[in-house]
Order: sequence, then structure tokens, then C-alpha cells
Amino acid sequence: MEIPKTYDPKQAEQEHYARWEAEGYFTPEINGDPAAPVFCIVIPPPNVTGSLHMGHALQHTLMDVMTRHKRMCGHKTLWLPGMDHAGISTQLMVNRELKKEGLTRHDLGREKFVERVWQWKHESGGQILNQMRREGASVDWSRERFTMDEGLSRAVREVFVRLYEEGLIYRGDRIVNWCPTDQTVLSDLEVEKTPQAGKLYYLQYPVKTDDGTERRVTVATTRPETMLGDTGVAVNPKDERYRELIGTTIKLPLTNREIPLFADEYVDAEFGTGAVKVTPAHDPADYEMGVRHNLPQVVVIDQHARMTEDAGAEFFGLDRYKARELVVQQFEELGLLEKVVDYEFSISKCERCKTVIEPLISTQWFCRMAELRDLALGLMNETGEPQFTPEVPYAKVYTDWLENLRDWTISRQLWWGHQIPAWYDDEGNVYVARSEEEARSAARTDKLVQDADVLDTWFSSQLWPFSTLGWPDETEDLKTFYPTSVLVTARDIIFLWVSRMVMAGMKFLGQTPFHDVFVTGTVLDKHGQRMSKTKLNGIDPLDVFDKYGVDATRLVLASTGSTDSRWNDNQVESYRNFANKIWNAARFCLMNSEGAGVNSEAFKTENGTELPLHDRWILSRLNRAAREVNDAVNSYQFHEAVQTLYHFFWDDFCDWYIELTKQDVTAEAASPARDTARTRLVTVLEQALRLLHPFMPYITEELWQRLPGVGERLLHPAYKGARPTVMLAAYPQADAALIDERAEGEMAAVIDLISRVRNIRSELNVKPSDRVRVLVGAGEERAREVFEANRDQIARLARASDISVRERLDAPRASARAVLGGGAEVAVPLEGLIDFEQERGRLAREREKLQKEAAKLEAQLANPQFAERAPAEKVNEVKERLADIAGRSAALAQMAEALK
RNA sequence: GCCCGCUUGGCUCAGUGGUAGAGCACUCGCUUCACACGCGAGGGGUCAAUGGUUCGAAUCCAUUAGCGGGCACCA
Repeated sequence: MEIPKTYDPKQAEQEHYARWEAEGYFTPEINGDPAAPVFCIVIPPPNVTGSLHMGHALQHTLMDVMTRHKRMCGHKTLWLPGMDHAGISTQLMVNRELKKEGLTRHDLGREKFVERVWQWKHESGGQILNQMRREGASVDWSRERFTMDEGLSRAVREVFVRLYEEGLIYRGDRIVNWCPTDQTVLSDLEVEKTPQAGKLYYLQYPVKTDDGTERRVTVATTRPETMLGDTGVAVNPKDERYRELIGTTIKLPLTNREIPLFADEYVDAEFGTGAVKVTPAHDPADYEMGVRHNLPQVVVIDQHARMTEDAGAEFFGLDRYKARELVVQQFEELGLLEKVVDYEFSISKCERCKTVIEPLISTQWFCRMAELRDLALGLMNETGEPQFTPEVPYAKVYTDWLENLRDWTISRQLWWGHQIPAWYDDEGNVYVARSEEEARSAARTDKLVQDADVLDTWFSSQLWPFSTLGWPDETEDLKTFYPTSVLVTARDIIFLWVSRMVMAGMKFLGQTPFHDVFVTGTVLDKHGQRMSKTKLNGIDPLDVFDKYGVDATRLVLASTGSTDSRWNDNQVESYRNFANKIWNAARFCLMNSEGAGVNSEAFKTENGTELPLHDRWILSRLNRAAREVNDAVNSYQFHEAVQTLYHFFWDDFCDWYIELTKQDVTAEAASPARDTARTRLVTVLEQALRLLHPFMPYITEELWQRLPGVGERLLHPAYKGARPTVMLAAYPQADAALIDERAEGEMAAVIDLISRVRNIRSELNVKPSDRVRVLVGAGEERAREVFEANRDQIARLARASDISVRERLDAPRASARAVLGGGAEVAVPLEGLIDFEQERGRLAREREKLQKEAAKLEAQLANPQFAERAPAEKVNEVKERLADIAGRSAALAQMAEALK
């Protein structure tokens, strides 16, 4: 036998991907049906610096499941891959490389540095894309994009120019988040707040009085060094304590400046002393107050977080923390330090380097968001798009954020990225244009200097769903694939990316960029902690692939879907076992496939003869599974889809169908009956492999290719002419006519009988090799017919020597007995093995259980309100159950009697 | 501070207004001619607590506790 007993995933993983790719199966062009519905996903472009982590593997699995499913359903399918240039991350990465050579980017200069980044990108960037091949991701590599591609860069400039011309992009001086380490401005979303155990310093400021009497106002601050830049003190207008001081002047210590004390609603009288020092140049809230009250801005901290000349000679050049110490010390010496208390507050840090952010006033480019925000909110109001899954909480989180949106700082002081398409002439006039030529002709001079800054990485990412399809040109791809079908992403970029894509899509194409958004859960470590590089608790998907196989890993990830869950190897192991189960089921089919071949006519019978029960049953189960899986995938219920597939394959197909058909299939002599049984078996297997394929691409392809009788005719009609592959086979759609309640009911009775006999054997320690006699009593004629018709299978699976089916149970006293559903009874004569006392006890316990349940049901029926208010259907159900229990209970009583 | 989510057998998780589910782990038996990554048979949960709505609640509502997450210019 050439098929090994254990499935080795590596072999299949190495074999198929390259062929799929080479055959063009991943491209939408493989679909030859001009009327085919379209399905499109654009990948959330991973950072060019990134390598695959579990979060990617999760997203990619879900996207691939959907893409493969839709492709097999005949959709014209595009999953578009690509990468993000990731401005800051990439620049820092290359900086680190340079540092090893003892260089900084300034040693190279801008042009050489950017060249160097490109070189890095070509040599070691984008590892993640190769890792995606391993995952089996069916992306169209011919459409791979990078945010700095010429086409995408053109889209960026186009958007910038249009927004500028409409006044939605402007340049100005604002207080911004400045990272002193990365030397760039950051948007609010790139700043993280972390709790910080710090101190609250109470500083006393002398009030200037006419009569020379001494009066002081105490202000509280966490950042004493900023007092050097104070240009006012604010109190709440309703605060009685300070009412008479409003309008007076403060003599600012350590400086020779005098600043006003004024009233502003913003001030919370309850907090601190109720008086706030106002530093417009170094605090966002103070900045706002400064604007309201026309306060001067005194800059005392520079871009390197050092004190400026304006901070005073003593402080000039000091680091901000050193300056803090000195300020506090001097206040103490002057007797103006009232107290210092421990205080926990949150501090803003750079998301990337964790440096404490310095709010600074700086000239930057901003994007006005109000109009764009309204486009997104309007869309949500009108069409409910994008439809979030899970809807709770993301739809609300998304709209709440939009409603409170502030202007977006879009410039960055970096070299790697899209340089801002604005040029300045000698006089400082600005020309925003799509190209330098355009700017020159507008400026009527060649002496222009381009703005040195680049755009926030997310400025280009927000265009991804259409820039990748060719926009601003009206390409075929854009017409065909926009809007995309669904966006799959992690929740941490809903604001950074998802919302901005919606705004940009609405603004420039007038349509949502994607109808649905599926938000994945987070894969945590086994202690429930987020996986992170710094904690070193990450699990490398590639290691898991190596250990358990890609397909098994995909099942775990698909099951995870949108819920946070802890990683545990046990689960992967169980799906690894599942893969092995599939392998061996197929192995059995292939070992017995001579004379058989996959055949859509396999279950047709001549002149309408009814199929055997197990055939009708497996068709019913197969079609039911197909219906459930299709519904589940279409509604993003991946966990349910996996469960359905798992139990259909293992329980229905392996445990029952193969066993039931085994005798026919393994008959030694060739015969038409054997061929039929084998053909049916292999046909069901083939359908099962198709159902499984979106989740387990490798093993299904590996096995499908080996099945006898597979070929082009199994492909979805849209893929006519393609080289046969399970990837392009038609995804099984449920045929309602084949879902057969009667067959399932009859099969349930057979299974029940077999299980009861097995139970008796097990409980009474009958040796597996011993055959037993099985006596069945069934009052219903149909039940007797079913048992009779399947007596061979029952006998084999229950290890019975013979089976006798009668209307009434007629068993020797020394028998173990059990009650079946529908009032049937079974007895197994076991002379010498029966302890009558014990047996009566067993029956009594079973009867007790039934009676407990009956009592509950009776109480329910006895409640008049139940009969009145519950639906008749429910009331009937209870009555029927009660009758069934009564029947069984009576039978048990009789059985116990027979043992006396 | 505001908002949100979670709490189901030993573990990891599904589920849902009308008889509590899976996988793993556990117990017993099995070299049954596809598979010990297996086969068969079992044990195990008053679905966090309290109160309410309902004929009926693990499922809906409220409160509480524990855990987790998001948002926020309180100096």
C-alpha cells in the first residue's frame, strides 16, 4: 500500500501552492463567466518591515476562507495583496542598520538615505509575503501593490491636491504631539496614554498689588518646568475664592514677566487649587485657552526637549527633566514651593519609541475632517455601511469616534514616505501641485523648493481600496472590484485606517470602499496576555505550521474568528488529528476504489427504487452540512462552519457511513453492487473535500487529486477549461430535496439500537470478540422494517451473532435489556453474565432518571398558564415527550419484572 | 471619569427565551482487516451573585463582584 498511515502535511504544503499560482487560479481572470458575481478583498497591507505573527495568520486565514469559498461558488474573485511603506517604522529600521556602520541618516543625506531604504526593501523587506504563500493564501500576486508604487503615489498627490484646493488641507501653526526622539510630529492616534506615578507640585505665584501687600496664588502642576513659559493664570469665573483677583496681574517667579489672572470656564474649581497656570506653547488645553484669551506663546522647550533661550539664561540648554529639578529647587529657595504630593496621572508617549511626547507649537500640514467625517456618518445613517461584524461594539465605537473627530496632522518630519506635493518660491509662496512641472508653471519660476516633510503613512493607506485598483484612472479593475466586498482587520486600526478609508472612499468615489468590516479577535497567550515582542510570549505561526501543519492551524484560527482567545496547542493538535482522520478516511476509500469513480449519478437508482437507508442518510447529512457551512461562511460564523465540517466528516461520514457501507465496499469479489457502493463512497468523500477546501486547502487538494474520476467536469462552470483542481470545483450547494427527515429519523433509530447494545456489552464486560444475540421488540411496523432492512449492518456494528426483530420483546430471563426511542426494546441474552440484582438496579436507576424528567414536565403541564400562553406547538411537544417517557418507563418496569 | 465586552464541566471555548454542547483532560474496555494523531463505552456543569420581566430564563432587563478592552485636554 503506497499511502502512508499518517498524514505528512509538509509534502502537500510544498507541492501545491506553486502550481496553483502558476496556473493562474488566484487571478480573477480564471473565471470565464462574464456574468459572474464579483468578490473582492484588499489585504490590510502589512508593514514592509513586518514578519508574520499570529494576528496576520488569523486575518489571512479568514480572508482566504472567504475568498476560496466564493471562488468555488463561481464568483469572480480577487484578493489583492501588498505592503505598506510604514514611514516611521521603516525609517527607524534603516537607522538602526546605519548605526551598526557608525552612520546616521544625516551622514548620507536625504537622497542616499531614501535609496538605502529602497535597497533594504528589495533585499529584506516583505518577508511576510513569502510567509503568506506558506499559509496557502490565494492572493493574486499579479496585482501586488506597495504604497510607494508610482501609481499609488500618484493617487496620493491627486488626493492631496484636490483636498488642498477645496480648503480641506491647510498648513499652519498648531500645538502638536512632538516626539523628541523620532524628531517628528505624530497624530493623536499615534500617541498612547499610559498611567504614570508622578508628583503634583503646588507653586505659589505672587500677585502684584497696588499697596505692596503680599498675596499669592497657588497653582498645581505636574510639569513645573513649563512655568517658565506661563503667560497667564486661569480660574473658574464662578470660583468665589478668586473672584476679586480676576483681572489682576501675577509676577511670574524666576522670570521678570508679568502675566494676567483671568477667568475661563474650562477651569475646574474642584481640582488642585482651582487656579491653573497657563502655558500656551506647551500644553494642548492651555493652547486653546491662550487662543481664547489672546495670550502670547512663550516657547521654552525645543524639539529636542531642551530648554530654549527664552526659558532664561540659567535654564537654557537644560534637558526638560533637569530643568524641572532646578525650577522646583528655586521655588523652594524662594519659599514659593507650597507642597509636593504623589499623584498618578496619564502621560502621553510615542507609540513606537515610548518617549514622552512634548506638546509643541509647530508649522504642520493638517487635514480638516468635518466634511469627510460627515460623509462617513451620513453613509452609516443611510445604508448602515460599513456593516460591522461583530456589530456590537464596533459600529458604536466607530461612529462615536467619528463624531468627536478633530483635525488630522498629516505631515511628518521623515525622509521615507510620500513627500508633500507643495513647493515654495523665494518669497515663501506655496504651490501645491501634482508635479514639480505643474508647480513651476503655476509659480512661473524654476526656483522652487519642495516641502521637506512627508505624509503620514495612513494618508496613503486610506486610499488603498481604490489606489490599488488604479485610481485616479478609471481602470477596468476599479470598475469591476470597487467597492470591495469585505474588509478583515484587527480592531486597533478601526480609527487609524478603517474610518479613514471610508471617508476617502466616499469623498473620491462617492461609494463605500467595502460593504462589510469583519473585526478579528486577538490571539492571546495561554495566560490571557497579549502576545508581544517585548514580552517574548509570541507564538510564531511558522513554528505551529511546522509542528502541526498549515491546515490544522487554519482551523484553529478560523474557529477563533472575532473572539479573543487563548492559544493552546491542544486545539491545534486536535485539528492535526482531524487532518489525519481525513487522510485515513480517504486512504480507506482509495484502497477500495477499484471499479469506482467520482460520479454525480452515483445515487441514481433504476426505476425509482429507494436507496438503502445509509445512502439516503449520508446524502441528507451531506446536504445539511453544505447548507450550514454555506450559511455560516456567508454570515461570518466561521466557528460554526468549522464545527459543522468537523462533525459531519468525523461523526457522520467516518463513524457511521464508512462503517455502514464497509461490508459492501470491501467485498472480495468484484460486482456491480461493490462498484456502486465504492462509487457512492468516493463521491461523498469528494463532496466532503470540496466542503473542507476553503478551510484546509492543502490536504483537500492532495487527496482530491488522487481520487478516481476527478476531472474538469467537477469544476464550477465558470472555470471551464482550467486544469482540474479542487480549488475550482463547484462548492456544494445544499439540495433541499435531499435533506431527508425520515431517513435521519430512521437512521437515528438504528444508531440508537447499536449504541444501546454496545452500552450493554461495555457495562457487562462482554469481550469484544464475543458475539451476542440481539432481540428487538418494536410495536411499530415501520420500525421493524427498518431494523430488518439493516440487520446485517446492525449485527456487524453491534458485534451480534444474530438479530431477531419481533413485535413484542421475548427474551430469556438472563438478558440485559434497554429501552429505545419510539417505545422499542432491546434485550441481549447473557446467560451467566447477568447479576439479576445488579441488572434490576441498573433498570431502576434509568427509570428514576426518566421519572424525574417526567415530574418536571407534568408540573409544567399542570400549570394552567402554560397551556394558555405557551404556543400550542410547545405544549404538544411536552405532551409527546411525556408520553414517550411514560412508555419507556413502563417498559423498564416490565423488564425489571421479567428479572424476578 | 465615561463607554463597552467577558464570567458555561479540570482546561480552552461554542451556543441560546422552551429537554445544557464540543475539543482536550479523566475513567473503563479494545493490536475490530482506514486511522492508537485510533475505536467503543462512560463520569463530570443548579451556564459568576442577587433581584426583576415571562407560562417558562443559562439565554431578556437591573444591580453587584471579578477580569479584560476602548475613549477622555482635569492642570
